[in-house]
Amino acid sequence: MTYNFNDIEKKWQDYWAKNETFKASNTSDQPKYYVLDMFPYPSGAGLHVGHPLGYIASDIYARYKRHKGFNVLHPQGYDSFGLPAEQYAIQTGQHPAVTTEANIKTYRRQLDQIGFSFDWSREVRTSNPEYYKWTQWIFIQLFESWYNNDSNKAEHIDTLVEKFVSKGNVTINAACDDNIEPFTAEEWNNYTSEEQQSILLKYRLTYLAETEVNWCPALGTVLANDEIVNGVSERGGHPVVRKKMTQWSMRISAYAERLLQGLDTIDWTDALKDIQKNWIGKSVGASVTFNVNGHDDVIDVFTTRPDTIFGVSFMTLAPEHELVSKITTAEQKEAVEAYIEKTAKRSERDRMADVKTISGVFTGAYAEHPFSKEPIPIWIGDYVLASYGTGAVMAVPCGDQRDYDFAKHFDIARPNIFEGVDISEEAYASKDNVKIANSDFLNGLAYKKASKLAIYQLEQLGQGEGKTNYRLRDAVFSRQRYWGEPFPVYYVNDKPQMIDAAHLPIRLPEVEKYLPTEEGEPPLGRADVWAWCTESNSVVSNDKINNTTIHPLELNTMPGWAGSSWYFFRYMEDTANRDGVFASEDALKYWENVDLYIGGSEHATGHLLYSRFWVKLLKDRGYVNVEEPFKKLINQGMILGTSAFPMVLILNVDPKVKYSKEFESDFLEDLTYLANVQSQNYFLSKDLSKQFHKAIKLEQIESEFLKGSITNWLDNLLDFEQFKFLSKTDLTIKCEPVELHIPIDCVELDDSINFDSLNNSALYYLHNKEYSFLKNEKGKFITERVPEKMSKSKYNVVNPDSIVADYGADSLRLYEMFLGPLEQYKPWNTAGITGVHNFLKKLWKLYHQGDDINKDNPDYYLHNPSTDDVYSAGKVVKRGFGVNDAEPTKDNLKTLHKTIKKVQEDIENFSFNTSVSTFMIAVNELTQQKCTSKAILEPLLVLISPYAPHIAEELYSKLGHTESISTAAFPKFEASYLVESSKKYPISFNGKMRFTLELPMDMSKDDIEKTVMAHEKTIAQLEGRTPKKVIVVPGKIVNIVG
RNA sequence: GCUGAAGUGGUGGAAUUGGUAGACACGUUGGACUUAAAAUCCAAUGUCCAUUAGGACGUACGGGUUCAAGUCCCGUCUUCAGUACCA
Repeated sequence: MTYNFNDIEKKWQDYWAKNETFKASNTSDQPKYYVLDMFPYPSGAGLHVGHPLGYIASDIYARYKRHKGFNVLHPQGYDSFGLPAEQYAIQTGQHPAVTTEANIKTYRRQLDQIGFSFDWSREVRTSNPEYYKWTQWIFIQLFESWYNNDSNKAEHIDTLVEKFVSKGNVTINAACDDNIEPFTAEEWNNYTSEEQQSILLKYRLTYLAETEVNWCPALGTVLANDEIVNGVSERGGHPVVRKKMTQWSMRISAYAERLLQGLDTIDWTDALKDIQKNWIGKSVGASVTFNVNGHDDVIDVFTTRPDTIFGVSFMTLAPEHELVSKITTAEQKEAVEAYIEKTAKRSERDRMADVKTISGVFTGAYAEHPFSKEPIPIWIGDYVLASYGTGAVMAVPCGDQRDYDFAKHFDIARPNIFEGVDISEEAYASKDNVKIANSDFLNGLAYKKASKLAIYQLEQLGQGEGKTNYRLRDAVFSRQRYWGEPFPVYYVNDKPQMIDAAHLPIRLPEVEKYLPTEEGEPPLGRADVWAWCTESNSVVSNDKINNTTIHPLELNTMPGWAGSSWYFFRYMEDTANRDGVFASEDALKYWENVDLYIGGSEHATGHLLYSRFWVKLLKDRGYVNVEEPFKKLINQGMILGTSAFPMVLILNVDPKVKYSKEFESDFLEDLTYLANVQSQNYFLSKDLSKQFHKAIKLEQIESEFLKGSITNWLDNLLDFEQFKFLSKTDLTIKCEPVELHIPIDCVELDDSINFDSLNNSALYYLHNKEYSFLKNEKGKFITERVPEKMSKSKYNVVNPDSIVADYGADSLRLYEMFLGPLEQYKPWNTAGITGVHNFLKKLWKLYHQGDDINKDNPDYYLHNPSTDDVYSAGKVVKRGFGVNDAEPTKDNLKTLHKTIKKVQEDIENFSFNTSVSTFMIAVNELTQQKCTSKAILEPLLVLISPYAPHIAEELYSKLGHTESISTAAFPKFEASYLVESSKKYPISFNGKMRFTLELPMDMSKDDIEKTVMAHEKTIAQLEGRTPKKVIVVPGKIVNIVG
């Protein structure tokens, strides 16, 4: 009976859908387990084989947990707001909602055919108003919160107002803007409502402020720091410039310490934790205040090395520092202004790319050293960043390489304050193994004590204190785009007002075009019905705006990460009960947080940080019970495509010829270049090119066939005017792959080109030129396969649809796991899938040994014998489903139980690739053993079912079960079946294994040694030498030294 | 530059605490079956030397610890990822 995977898979996918097999319940006696994938953005291109990798892994885990008796929540949904749909809308005029809906349909079809055990009844879409209603609601909670550093949590803004009313703001320890003026309770109570609102905005966890943002002109929007890669936009690679704009920001910096501390409580990889740690960038040190000579102004700096305070020989301010214009002397004014202008022109990218150039200007002003009272020259330099710390540094050349280089370049003093350290060549930046010298009261102390004492003395002077700084910046939250969540915000006299939660959602308005307006306003500026009426509490037409009851609405939308920062809570609630809550208290209490989260590491500083931030806020405000969203996180690696390249001839003029003829060297280079350009048209099948990986001459070619073809090519080539005086024998020939992407659809499994499909391909570059493909003796042209990122532009995208059609979903699932460790990057090569596909056929066969054996065993479970034809060994034989009640043999049991052990360990270690090998070994062994015993073959199916659920269901039902296999108990491992009575000992000589010897397990150490030493092979090995030492490790190894 | 991960056959990759390196597959070669192809089955397959028996070498490179190192330690190189003057 043949393995009809297409029929079987369709059958069970329908069964699961119809019976809601994977619907999770919010009430259960079983322990809960929540397995989540990072939900996809439904792009127009659909899925390629790389996308399901993480979904397959999480699905295996979810299915395994069900077998283990857990109530599993394994949902899926769509991150359906985003830039590509909007860019497409701009180009085609189609509403993003329409294209998004179409894309989701494709995604759903593709996901369904892979057989995931998702509970689709709980699906979420971030662009659905019923969903983004709650994103807007959370935004309001952020607006109505402030961060109390004393209680170390966010509180409702009312508690802050209460404090202001009774005590003013001087005793408040809050995360807030830097430019806060102190006021008393009395002053607060006398402020106008508008003044109060302005002040509160500086404390809210989301606030409107003029900030320097990353503006991307090409996309017409601002970008967050994590959306910029190497100075260009992550999407599209467009340049980014700095620009001041009024924007909503998220005060994530308030949570810096908790975000850092929380990492210790979660099970993520160290790599990922390190990325977040670096991004948060905590540094502990001190803030020091320097008086400026001749001015009332002071300069605050942050330093991590207060112990080196006596090593300061100058100060550097960022060119943008506010004091620069104030303190610059008349003589230096011109130079300073010129420098500021020059640095302002340099883009952020230039500044980044060019780290080595030292530049700066003296301001002419001096600061006063807090202890020695010596004058310290104040410089400006663009190595100091305005956005970090206070935008000013105290420069200590002996302890910091940048300060050292700067001082050396401008010939500033470099005093040495380290005992016995040579700083003539470079700074000594280490904090360890050094004592402070030439530093008054700090002399002889090491870093820790000196720092502490320096801070204490600074505090006595009122010129400093201990301080901790974080690199983490507040996150810009406004986007000048259409396809995102609208803010629930309207403006009264330019002051933002929240719309009452009762009136949410505020739906995205219709616009004619998705581009910014002519005035440079965001696309929502084009909406005609986009004003808020405070009487009817509804969105009304713009022309009704009267600024008394009807006000303009916010024109920005929220960024992509808004909707994804809380979606994992939405899944917890049944769709039917989602109306009045983002998730009910009971649901949140039952499911808590995600037990296992699988997704790509590219979200390390975006989604994964912002979600943690929002969860902490929701917890502080009492809406959820957990501090962290994702208990355990695994990053799946990327599956790379394998591009197919032809081998191309590389021609060079033989060096000997170069010198024998009198060429000018330039001319010769041109000639070589030209020869290569011309030869790019000549392709060689890979198997023919082997001789040419080193440069050889024409006459050295071994095959006559090749020599003839290449001679022909060279004749054509040398026909050009420029080559007239060169002969074929002056050239050397080499072969290399050339980056000419042969579309992967036109490449067969043996890497040969299918010229029929290639000629029908729409690729212009393959038709434009006169290419010559030299095929091998079999008439095939073999390409070189090179791993590269899968992308449309590289023509190397493999679609799972075709894989499922040709080999089935179970094969796809197994193969994706078989490729290698989950976390690793690995190339996809469709040819390899035959290995796992054959395995499934063998598995099928193992359960269909019916007819042959049926003759002597009457107890067979035969199903549909009429269709059980199989063609085997040249004959058509009847093969029925053949599993019986035969007593399992010792070998059967051993195979089964070592498989149980290994597979269980593998799944728990997320080592799915090794499980697949284990299954192969088990099936090979059981086939060898001709096992037909139900006691073995039934538990085996449960082991395999998380990986290949369709075939497992089918065979399980054939065993007579009417229920799905999905909740069958995972087989229990019995160690007793694996106990061996003897061991095949490897016998080593000086650590090298020479032969093996089977000995009883219970043989004593002495007896083993005696037996081994008496063995003829040992005697032969020793050739009469007496061994110095014999190492016997019972149950492991014997090693004879000497 | 700094931080992190990784380097094993022609390819993807195994080797759990130091104990038989290359499991399991792909590919390749040869064979069986077939009119033929496909499918299936069998055998060989790290490199080198040797007719065989067998031997030498082998986990990026150079050292070290150990009876024994892919695994532990020191140094070097390469690749990938993150970060980029963070005071």
